Amino acid sequence: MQQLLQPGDTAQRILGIASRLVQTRGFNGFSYADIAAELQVTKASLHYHFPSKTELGRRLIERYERNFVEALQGIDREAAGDFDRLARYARIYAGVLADGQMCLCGMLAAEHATLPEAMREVLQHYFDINEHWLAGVLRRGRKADELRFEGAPREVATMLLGAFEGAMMLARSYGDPRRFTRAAERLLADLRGPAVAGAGRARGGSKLHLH
Amino acid sequence: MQQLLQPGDTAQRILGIASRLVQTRGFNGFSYADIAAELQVTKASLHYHFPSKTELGRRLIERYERNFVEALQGIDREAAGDFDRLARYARIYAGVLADGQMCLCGMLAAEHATLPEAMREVLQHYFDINEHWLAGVLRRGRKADELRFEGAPREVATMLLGAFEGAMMLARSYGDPRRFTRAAERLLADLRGPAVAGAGRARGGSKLHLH
DNA sequence: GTCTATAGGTGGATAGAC
DNA sequence: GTCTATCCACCTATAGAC
Repeated sequence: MQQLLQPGDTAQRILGIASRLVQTRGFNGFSYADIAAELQVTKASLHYHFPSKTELGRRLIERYERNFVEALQGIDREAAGDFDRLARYARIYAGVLADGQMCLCGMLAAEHATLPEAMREVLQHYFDINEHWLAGVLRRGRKADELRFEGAPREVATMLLGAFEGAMMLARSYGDPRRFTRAAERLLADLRGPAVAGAGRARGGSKLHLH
Repeated sequence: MQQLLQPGDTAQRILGIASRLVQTRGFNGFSYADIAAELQVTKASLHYHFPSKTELGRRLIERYERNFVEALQGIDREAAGDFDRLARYARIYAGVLADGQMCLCGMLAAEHATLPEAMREVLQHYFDINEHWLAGVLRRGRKADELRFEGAPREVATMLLGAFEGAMMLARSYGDPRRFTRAAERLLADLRGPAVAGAGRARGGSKLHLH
């Protein structure tokens, strides 16, 4: 079936290709030439849509955050409870990793020292949103006896976010996605509260079905 | 006092400068020109000591691993117990972060897709050694009731390694080392066994003194 | 061991025709 | 919107003098 090009469609394709490139090779690991080759246009054409690489990078983060927020809203709607929310959150990462990719923002965090200031600001915002969402889930989940942990939800959220990003990075480095799955299962198992633990044992296991 | 140059001294200086550059900017984020400027020699001189950037990268990892193994042996000698071993392990990371740097190998793991094969091999080895050491501490610590956790020591080691690396990356991205400290304290607190927990309460706190 | 000089390639970015 | 052509800065690496 013939693909009809919408206005702005090329810009979206560029973002899609660039996002995958950053998520695999990093912001300093790809060039306009890479995108041009895959899209079969010239480098000059890309500069029409994204005047500078900095601007492209900024738009990449914003797009990634928008998609992520949508995913989180989907989880909030569909999840069975707060423990399930964490499991679904982990499954997002597992899905990205299954495509051989890193979290866009985890990748950029590693390159933070070399990023233009315009990108650093929006990058921060992505992590803030993640932590805030996680902290909310943790706080509500503990109140409902679904989650069990000591200390402030915000601190556990910080720990979880870093642990997920780090587990993802090492799993990809090893070329073994199960390294992420196992780490995520460990982390979540430690958070399982009495309510969920009972249901888990009733179902006969503690697996989080992240696979 | 006049500094006497030993043979091989220049090579060591190059490695020192290059290591810091990789740990802050990444392997794709620095060049021979950066090292040359800081050492006040020409780029050509650097190629005498390290013919290719790949070779320099390989040597960087080997050096970093050697230093790290020494540090681990120091911990094994001096630590009061297995919980203290984990705390000291975390403190190594905290020290690196205090200098505004990332773990060399954590940085390289992010850039894994763009690394030459010769570097990937030695990089893997660094993580294997870390996991093996952590797993040993965990196994012995659990037996001694100093550490408490479910599942295989190896899996918890995988989780811990990823969590430390990830926490480090995000803390540096935020420019806030305490983000690492808090995450590490959370992780270790969850591993505290009855023996250590008792001593901890007796001393009146659960802080790991990572600061 | 360090230098000058340079090769050969790629980086992001722009001008101007179509 | 896309092209050709081009700029200039930077990259890794080498040759050969000192």
